[in-house]
Amino acid sequence: MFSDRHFITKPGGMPLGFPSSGDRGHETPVEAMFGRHVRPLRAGTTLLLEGDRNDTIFCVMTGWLSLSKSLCDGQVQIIDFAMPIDIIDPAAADGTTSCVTVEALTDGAVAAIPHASWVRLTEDWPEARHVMRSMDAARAARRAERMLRLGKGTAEMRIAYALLELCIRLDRVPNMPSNDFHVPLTQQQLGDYVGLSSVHVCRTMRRMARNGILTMKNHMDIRILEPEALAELAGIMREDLRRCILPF
Amino acid sequence: MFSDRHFITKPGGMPLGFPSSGDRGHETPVEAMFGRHVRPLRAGTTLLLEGDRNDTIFCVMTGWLSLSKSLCDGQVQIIDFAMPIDIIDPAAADGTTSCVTVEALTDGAVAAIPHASWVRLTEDWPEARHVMRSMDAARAARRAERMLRLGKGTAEMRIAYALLELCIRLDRVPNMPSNDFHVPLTQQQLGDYVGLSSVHVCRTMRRMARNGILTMKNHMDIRILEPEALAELAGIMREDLRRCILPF
DNA sequence: CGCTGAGTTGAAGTATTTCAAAAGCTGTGG
DNA sequence: CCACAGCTTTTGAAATACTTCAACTCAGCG
Repeated sequence: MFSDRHFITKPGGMPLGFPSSGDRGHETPVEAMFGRHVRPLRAGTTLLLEGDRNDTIFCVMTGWLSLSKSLCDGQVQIIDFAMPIDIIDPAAADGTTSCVTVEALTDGAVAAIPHASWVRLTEDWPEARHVMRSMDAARAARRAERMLRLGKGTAEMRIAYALLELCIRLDRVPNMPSNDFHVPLTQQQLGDYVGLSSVHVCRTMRRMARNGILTMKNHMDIRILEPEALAELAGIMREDLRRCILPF
Repeated sequence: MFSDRHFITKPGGMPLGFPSSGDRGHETPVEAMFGRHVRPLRAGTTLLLEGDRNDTIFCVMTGWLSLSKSLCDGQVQIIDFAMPIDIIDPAAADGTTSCVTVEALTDGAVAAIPHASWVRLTEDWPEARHVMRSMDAARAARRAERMLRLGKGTAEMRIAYALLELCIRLDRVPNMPSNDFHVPLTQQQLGDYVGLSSVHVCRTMRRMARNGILTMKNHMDIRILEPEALAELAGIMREDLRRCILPF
């Protein structure tokens, strides 16, 4: 039961940036690799726990994943979301254990590829390394922006930034930015992403809505009414952010 | 005027993990590359500002650098410290601008290598890519641990963690952990690292000292008296952390 | 000696959390 | 169709962790 809104390629299609056969019947080696390892995923499934042994990387085909860590008292921090196109390497420095918990937030599909196979594949294909660098840089930039606001920003800034970031990541069509989007998250999860309690997330978003900056419908269908005002709150210009956190 | 305590290789030596000529007079290609681009650095120098055009990566030979971002109101968040061995790629997703400000915290030396040269060099040398993956994983794990505490941890936990992290990164001799170390930081900078005001950093560290967990001498010479208690406050076991954030 | 910058301490202010209760929505079974 | 359970959201009130402001100390340095 895949939800359409989370598709960025059709099922089985190639993520942007990787060479594709263009659906003409024969597969590229990368398509073959992904195809061999792809598996469906139900919302709520845990793929991996922090500290688990793991030697695979994940490529998200459809749906959203969360990468999180938690404290012994049960508090959770979501480190990042992964959506279609994203390739996740959960490995810690030792290369054999995962430093994050990986969970499916929605139904979807993901390819779990043994790291060794992935390395072998990219050996023969320098372009892939170029694509990976771009993805790595985007991920790092995104996390750094959020870390800045986690450390020094107000609740309003953190939430405004998070919404802007997600809005940008969800933009399908370049040069045709949309201000309407859906995030498959509860306020609790959004709070875990920006380091706030769900109560304060609620209050803050409600205030933004009251001020005419955005509207919210049935659990997180968001429409940004005043992109400029939101960017102002987030402390960044939309186009700058887009350039920094979007690969390709 | 290099301060001895910041050397991890002797000047001009190769960082751990990279093949070295062993000082027998002829250079490996990597040594040659680093040597060609190395330059000395004085404490306080800014190498790069957030948003600057940049197509180089940096390899820290000696000294400490900080990677930071700041809000328009002037508040600073230090994203990470870089020390000898570390290779920094400050690029944002567009590949041509830097997403962080890079500053020298101490005197030292760095090699600034054009990204294209670095890619060419590693094309011929798959091992380097392996080393880089290990470094990337260590960096990501470190930042994720800190992000967790930035979002969900108390001041005490953030500082305990930061001290433990720095202590581990400064350990020279594997299997011979030391609890004595120096961090070339003001309390203000430590606060910028963990998202706290300098005043609160002071109070919190003083409390730890009062409780017999550590001692501090002349601006940040730290001795951990109770490693177990500090790890408890930080919410992590020292050996686990070491394995996750130390490459090689 | 008087300056400067960092660290220290107290008191007041503020942002955010926690606790608690109620309201809204969704699916399930009678 | 209703009743009910379970979950998320919403709102208020009290508690708390951290910041800000301001004054003072201390060490290094011309």
